[in-house]
Amino acid sequence: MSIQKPGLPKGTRDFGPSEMAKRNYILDTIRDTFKLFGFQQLETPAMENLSTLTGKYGDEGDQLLYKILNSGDFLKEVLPQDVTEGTGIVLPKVAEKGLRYDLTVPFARYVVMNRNDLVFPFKRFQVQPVWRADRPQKGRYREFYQCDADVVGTDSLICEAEILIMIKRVFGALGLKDYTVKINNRKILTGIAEVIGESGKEQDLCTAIDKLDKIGWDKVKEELSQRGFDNESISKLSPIVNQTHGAISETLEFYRIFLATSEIGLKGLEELAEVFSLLDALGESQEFIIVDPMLARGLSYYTGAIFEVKVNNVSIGSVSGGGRYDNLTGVFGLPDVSGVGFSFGVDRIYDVLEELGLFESVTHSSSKVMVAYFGEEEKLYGLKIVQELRNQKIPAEIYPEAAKIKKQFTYADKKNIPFVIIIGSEEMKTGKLTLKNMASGSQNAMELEHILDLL
RNA sequence: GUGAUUGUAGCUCAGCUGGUUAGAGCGCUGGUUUGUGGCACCAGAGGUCGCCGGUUCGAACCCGGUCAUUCACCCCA
Repeated sequence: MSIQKPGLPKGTRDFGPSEMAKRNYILDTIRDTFKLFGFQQLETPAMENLSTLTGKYGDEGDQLLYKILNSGDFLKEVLPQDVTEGTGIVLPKVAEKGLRYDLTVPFARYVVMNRNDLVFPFKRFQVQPVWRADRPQKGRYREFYQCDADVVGTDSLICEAEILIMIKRVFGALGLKDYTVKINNRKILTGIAEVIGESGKEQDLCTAIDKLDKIGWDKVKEELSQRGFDNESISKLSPIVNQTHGAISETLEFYRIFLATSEIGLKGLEELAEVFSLLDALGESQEFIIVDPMLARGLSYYTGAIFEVKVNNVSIGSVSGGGRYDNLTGVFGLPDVSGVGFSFGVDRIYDVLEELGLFESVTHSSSKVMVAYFGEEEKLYGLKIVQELRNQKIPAEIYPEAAKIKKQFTYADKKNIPFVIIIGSEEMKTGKLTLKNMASGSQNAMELEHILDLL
């Protein structure tokens, strides 16, 4: 058999020791924040029944689902004519499981299955990988982690306010100083569509308007009419286009007038205003937060608040997002469960911190001290020392072979181990070990007890 | 799914209009230093130039195909 070059599937990555140190730094920050706000951890399987997953993410989403081929003779159900009928017929016969696409749908499934045992409102967080058969590019992977926090069983706007606070805490703790949390309300979108006379087309409206910064108003107008908008409706939008992102109170005031004829739109505005007054009551500023009534976000199940976070002046897309849904569990037979949640994209946050050089403080030293020695006799002596260090909760290792001392030092240096204990015949005779500080290069002979104190 | 981009040493890349034994930096191994890492100096190992075919006296370079990569669009974290 010929030797083959190993490789990874497109869009997947290994995380070596230094990447893991940085990832854990991010993940710990997020997990600690979730716990601080009273969320409890949940994990669900990597694979779900395909029936749980399909139909929840739209047609495109279904395309992006990874399907798992049935075990054994997966073709046994397939008839010759099925193949000519197309994948739609064959797929259910060869695959009954798929990899999770996000954490929200598995969570909804869990809530429905455990509805009698859960304490509502239920606050859960979940940090796990998800998989999408997307075409990878910058900041987009086929396997990536989401860190979700959701509250289900209440429509209190305190949840929305607390989400904003958690975002600010996490980003602050990670050293990010230039980012924008966009917030909107789905009802406002509905209201805008209503006011311009294009009810129900808010999705199209937003995907077009979203490109305003990139392609300009004229091109957006073209796209809107391609998507079937009346010229009259489009012209009614121009006040919004000219509306600049000013103070939040000004934006709200502008839309109170614009949406005056839309009951649902005004309701959305009212909710948004309530979130900000709660924020104020919680003693939080509005820094980093802007109201963007054109923020849409893809998933069609949002019904209330919508969030999205972008770090400014970096080449990565949104790093966090979420919103409120009134009927997440409805498809699984449990109606009227309101919830609100959001997700941090760890992989993108990682890319952002890397791009901004904010990982400097994260080191990945493993052991605090390494035992080096000259010969077999010293090795036995060193084994006792390394165990004693570990008993004192000091992360320690011993070089596994009686190699040249130079080689042992190089190893310690490369692994960023800050201290080395050297054991030779002299040390064994006197009982005083040589402790070397690798950063300064200085070394001293001292008793083990003294070393334990020092480390 | 659409449109581009790039494939040369472990990594990042150079290689003039096709012309002998394909180079550099970093990394790696060894030595200067048989009880001392980083720094310096010296030496060395390491390449079917992505793969297949074509043009040519001659191809890393030109042409065709193929695979892989990265980026953008769509959509998304």
